[in-house]
Amino acid sequence: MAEQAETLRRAPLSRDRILRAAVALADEAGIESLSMRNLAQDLGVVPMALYKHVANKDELLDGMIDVVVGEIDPPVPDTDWKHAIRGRILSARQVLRRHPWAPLAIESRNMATPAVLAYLDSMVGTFRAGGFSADLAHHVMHAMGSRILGFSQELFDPARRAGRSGTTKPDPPAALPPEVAARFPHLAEISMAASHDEASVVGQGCDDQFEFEFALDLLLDGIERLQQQDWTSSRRPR
Amino acid sequence: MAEQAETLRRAPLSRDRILRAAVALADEAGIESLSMRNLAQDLGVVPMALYKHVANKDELLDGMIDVVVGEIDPPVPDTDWKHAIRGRILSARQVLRRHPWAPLAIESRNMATPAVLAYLDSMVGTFRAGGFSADLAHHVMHAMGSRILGFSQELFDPARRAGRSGTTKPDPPAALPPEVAARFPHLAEISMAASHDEASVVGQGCDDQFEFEFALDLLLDGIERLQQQDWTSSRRPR
DNA sequence: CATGTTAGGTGTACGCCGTACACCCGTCAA
DNA sequence: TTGACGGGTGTACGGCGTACACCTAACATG
Repeated sequence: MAEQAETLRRAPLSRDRILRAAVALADEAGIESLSMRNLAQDLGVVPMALYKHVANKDELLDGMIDVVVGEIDPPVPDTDWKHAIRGRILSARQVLRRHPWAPLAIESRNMATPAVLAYLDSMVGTFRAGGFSADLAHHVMHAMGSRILGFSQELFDPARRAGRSGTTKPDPPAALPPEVAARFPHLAEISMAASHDEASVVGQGCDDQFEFEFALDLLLDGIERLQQQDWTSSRRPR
Repeated sequence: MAEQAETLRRAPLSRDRILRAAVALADEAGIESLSMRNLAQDLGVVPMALYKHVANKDELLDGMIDVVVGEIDPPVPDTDWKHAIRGRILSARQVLRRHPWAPLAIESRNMATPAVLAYLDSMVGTFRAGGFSADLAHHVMHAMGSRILGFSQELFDPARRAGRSGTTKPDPPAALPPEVAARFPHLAEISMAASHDEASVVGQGCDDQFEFEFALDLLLDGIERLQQQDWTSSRRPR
């Protein structure tokens, strides 16, 4: 009886259910808390049960990456390449904000998953449709690098901090501690030089979204310039 | 006697010797083979002996990062900011080619080590000396992101492959396998569109150094343009 | 010289991890 | 009725980081 109720209460395991639970666990507790044992416990199941649906932990991570990449908006049709690329990358960035463990996970796998390949392929397609030569598109993809998936590429991302994120406040200003500021005067100086004017949020050290778009537009503007002058790798700029 | 010889044969442990051995181990066997136990064995010592010199594995990794960052050339004096920055980043890239595990290690730590902070501080100083406002320097540092440490930011870097590198050949062309090419036609197309002309090395799918410098110069040229027009964050470009 | 302190290497043990392997049971086709 | 099989279980192994007690050689101090 009790056993029956228990059995009925929990939905049967499936690869999809496992992947969603794994993503939720990594979102809430951090990627370092994602163990096969913890995940199994969340699913009310014994650890080895997972192995009937995923080959091993690496494949689990691959599946999680595909789930995340699958959340990125499809390209908006009927726009010029620049807005199409820009919009999609900003969408990718929003997705990564929900899954801050994803960049490290993606970078630590040594082969791209199918969903990532599909995303990259689609981005190349947008460039090609926008009139880019295959040659230029190739180099441009390299130049964008992981930024094309919305990675902010901050050397030290406070958002990536291990611990639980959830409802925690977004960390006050997080200015660098005074003893650090004293030893590295240039860093101290620029850390103060955030968006001081039109600062809607007072004291916020740094507007991540602005920095991201700044970097993205710097790249896109440079790329647009190359494309307009029919750049090819045989005529190297310097 | 034999014991004495043994004791004499091996130099006494020290934090520095441990860090150098750890870097060498990671270089040769990959970061995933770097365990306290393996490292201790390489040093002819019992694992717990290491803990008299480093607090724990995280601190060991921090120390290794500082060793690597310390190998980057100092800035060349008496040059314009653009050449100074460019040269230093290319030097950083050479260093990372010797220590392919370093980017992932650096990105997975959640606070910068002193050596990294010193490097970043020095780079900001170069921008400031070159006439950049603190405001522009701030945004530019964000825009360069991890590229400033020589990270290539390839989504999937074949060089980062776990296994032993050493004297292994540099992996033939490493073109994407046919079944992948069929499913992702745009990727297939641009993978062929490498530097086809003036290709000194036949069949080399992709010149990593060229791609890196292409991306770097795209950024630096954009940055130079902003600086020349006295860009500030109050006058946003779009 | 005797002695107490201490720096640094050792040995054992604990709890976590991924996962191999044998098992077992409910469902369903033949 | 039976046999196969998909899928959950239990046990166990080897590897990991590291806490903690120990031992010992070097050395400063009386």
